Amino acid sequence: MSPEDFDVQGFARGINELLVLATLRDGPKHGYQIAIDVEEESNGLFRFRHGTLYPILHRLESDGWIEGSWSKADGRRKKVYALTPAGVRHLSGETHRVDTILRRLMTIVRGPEEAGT
Amino acid sequence: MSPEDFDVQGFARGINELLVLATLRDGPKHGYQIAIDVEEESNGLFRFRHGTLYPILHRLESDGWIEGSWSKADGRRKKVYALTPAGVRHLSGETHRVDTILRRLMTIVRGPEEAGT
DNA sequence: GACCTATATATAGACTGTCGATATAAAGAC
DNA sequence: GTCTTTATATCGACAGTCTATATATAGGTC
Repeated sequence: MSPEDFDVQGFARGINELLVLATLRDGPKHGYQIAIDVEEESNGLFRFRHGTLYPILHRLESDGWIEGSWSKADGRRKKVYALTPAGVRHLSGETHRVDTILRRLMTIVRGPEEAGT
Repeated sequence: MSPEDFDVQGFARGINELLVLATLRDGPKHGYQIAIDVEEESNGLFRFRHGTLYPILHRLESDGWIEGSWSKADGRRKKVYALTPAGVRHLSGETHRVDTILRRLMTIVRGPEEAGT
């Protein structure tokens, strides 16, 4: 998807997916950990409800961007997700695409008067 | 709504509403004109389908942020919308709120490697 | 004057994804 | 032994966009 094919719906979905993929940059994690990390890295601004998180993880996995494997460390079952090579490329592309959108959004959101800020 | 009460759904809706309110900063406009201006100001990135635009205008009007009045200039009926005083204040508050969100989003989206960009 | 395109507003139905609640299960505290 | 925390998962309700369709008038064209 190029930046020209913007739609808000897809953008909102993209944000959530991007948050997940971005936290996986520093290594494989299981879902619960991802939720905690996203919340911490954003100072509590972005957070996932589990009813939102798991569908996203499954979607990303079926898209081939991440790959999950069950582990049973500590006796507690965890599904640990890692970025696939395709996922790394996808993340890089999405990063630039969303970055472009955020920039343009900022210039419009900030009025002419507040340009200095 | 403070930046702490973030949810993607509301954020997506907020973007569309903000785009409309922001274009009304330079004066009253009718719906069709708003759609054209948003598209031009964003270099074609953001655009409204009319099935999306009109519900937004009605929502903003019932919220009291904008006020529409029918005019019949050129013989063609147009509903011209203008920011209300409350709408101006709301726009200012939303601008700062969204600005904060966009900033934090950017820092997460851009990886540590791409920090320089 | 009939027809087509652009302007302009409006609504209905399909679709999609988040949100809130609920279910399950095991580890650790006390 | 019971309660909280960790951990994954699913379902129904809800909201909002998207596509398509409807209506109406102005202006151009032949």
